[in-house]
Amino acid sequence: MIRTRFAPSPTGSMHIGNLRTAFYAYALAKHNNGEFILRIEDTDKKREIEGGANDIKDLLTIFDIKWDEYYIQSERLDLYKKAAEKLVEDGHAFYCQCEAKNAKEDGFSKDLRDPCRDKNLTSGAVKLKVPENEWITFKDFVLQKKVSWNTSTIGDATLFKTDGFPTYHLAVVVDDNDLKISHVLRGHDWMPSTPIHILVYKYLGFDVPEIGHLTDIMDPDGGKLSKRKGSTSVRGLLTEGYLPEALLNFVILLGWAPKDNREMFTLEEFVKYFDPNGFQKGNPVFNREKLDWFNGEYIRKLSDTELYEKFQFSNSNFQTMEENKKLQITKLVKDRIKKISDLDALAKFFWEEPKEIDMNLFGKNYKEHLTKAQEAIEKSIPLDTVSKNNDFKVGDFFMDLRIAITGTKFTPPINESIEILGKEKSIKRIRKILE
RNA sequence: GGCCCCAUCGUCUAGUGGUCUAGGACGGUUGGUUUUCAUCCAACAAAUCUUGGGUUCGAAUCCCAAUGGGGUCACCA
Repeated sequence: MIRTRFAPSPTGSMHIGNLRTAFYAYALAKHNNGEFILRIEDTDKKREIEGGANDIKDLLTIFDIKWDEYYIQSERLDLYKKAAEKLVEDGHAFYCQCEAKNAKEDGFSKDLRDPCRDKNLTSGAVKLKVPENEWITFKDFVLQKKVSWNTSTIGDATLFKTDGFPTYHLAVVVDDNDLKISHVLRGHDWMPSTPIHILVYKYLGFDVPEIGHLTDIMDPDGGKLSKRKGSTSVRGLLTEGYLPEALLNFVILLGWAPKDNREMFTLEEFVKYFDPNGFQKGNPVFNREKLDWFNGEYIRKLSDTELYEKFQFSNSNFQTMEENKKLQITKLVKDRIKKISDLDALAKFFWEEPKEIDMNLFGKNYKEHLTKAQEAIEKSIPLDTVSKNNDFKVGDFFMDLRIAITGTKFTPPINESIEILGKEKSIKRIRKILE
């Protein structure tokens, strides 16, 4: 039985990379009729944020990811404490009373061995007694190769803190064993701590599960995807107007690809298609253009009413429109937007009169065009016949009208727009230009 | 700096020793449809498969090195 887990810590809003890990872990389990477990790793009380765990559950639900079991590490403290004590008893760990060190100014520490390791203290933080010159090897199921370390290059990691909480290193190992996790899927940034975990597994007498390290998603400017370059939080992307199905489709293809290079996947299809051989080894770049394309595709897959509801939910100006006009507007913009939030830029003229129209936008015959157009609208004569009867250049005529009504050159079809806007408002806008 | 990982069009990738004068998608360019924009359709450009050595009759595919990129070195995860 394949059992995977998603083990986020509630220390901030969920990152797009974390979400991807959840999708992969979910697919790996579900493709094999296995179980997917959600475990909240709240062992750092200083960094924990209010409502963090609920936010994670909420977000997963938005993406239709369902978990079979749910655990919170802070409710399992006993387990970790016993494990830490056992390690000390067996001589594989030791108590340490050194002052906690923070990250060094130069970014790295050269002291691998802790001065307390042979003092036989009976209280304090618990640290792993890393042996000298032993080789640790495991086969990474994402990389599909063996990776080795010599223990002489690994530091005495802290396993249990003086605040009564375990560190990540102890908690993951104890929990993954206790919850019978068969496959551990995590970010590449965890690679260096894998030998520590393997040592703990060994000293605790546990079997080591399959472990795989995913690629890191990169920022277009280089380096790991960062928060300051646009929004990388899932919540942020959602409110920016990206659809969950588009986000999912885009992100699963960053670091994984099927043999036939198929591009469109629903969650269900992804689960069915999933194959761990498709995991990528090189880090992918987060590419907005492609996300935008996916989002446009998924917006067009929505029914008019579904899209209407998205607008209704996210745009307060849209909400104030007359009920029957909302659906008409939705139809007009559907082919023209990439994000739900694009509605405002494209349809603003419906709820807001354009101000300070740049007169240079108009063609040289605009007065004649607008005069005739105004008459026609008043008498409800089709605008196409106006341009025909007066021998206007069709494009020029409609462009002048478009600018007068909307204030810009790029808009939804103008006939339908005028219909939605209404006679009165349309004429008023034309008059304003003519004055 | 130590340790570890990675390397095919600008980007996401297909490719697992011959079918590769390297395929698809996004983006780009051009053209068609259209009263604008967008959608839709078509075509084109774009990768000496990072470089240098091997192995082999034959290498994008295997090996080594260099270079480049990334990660990590907290009583954070």
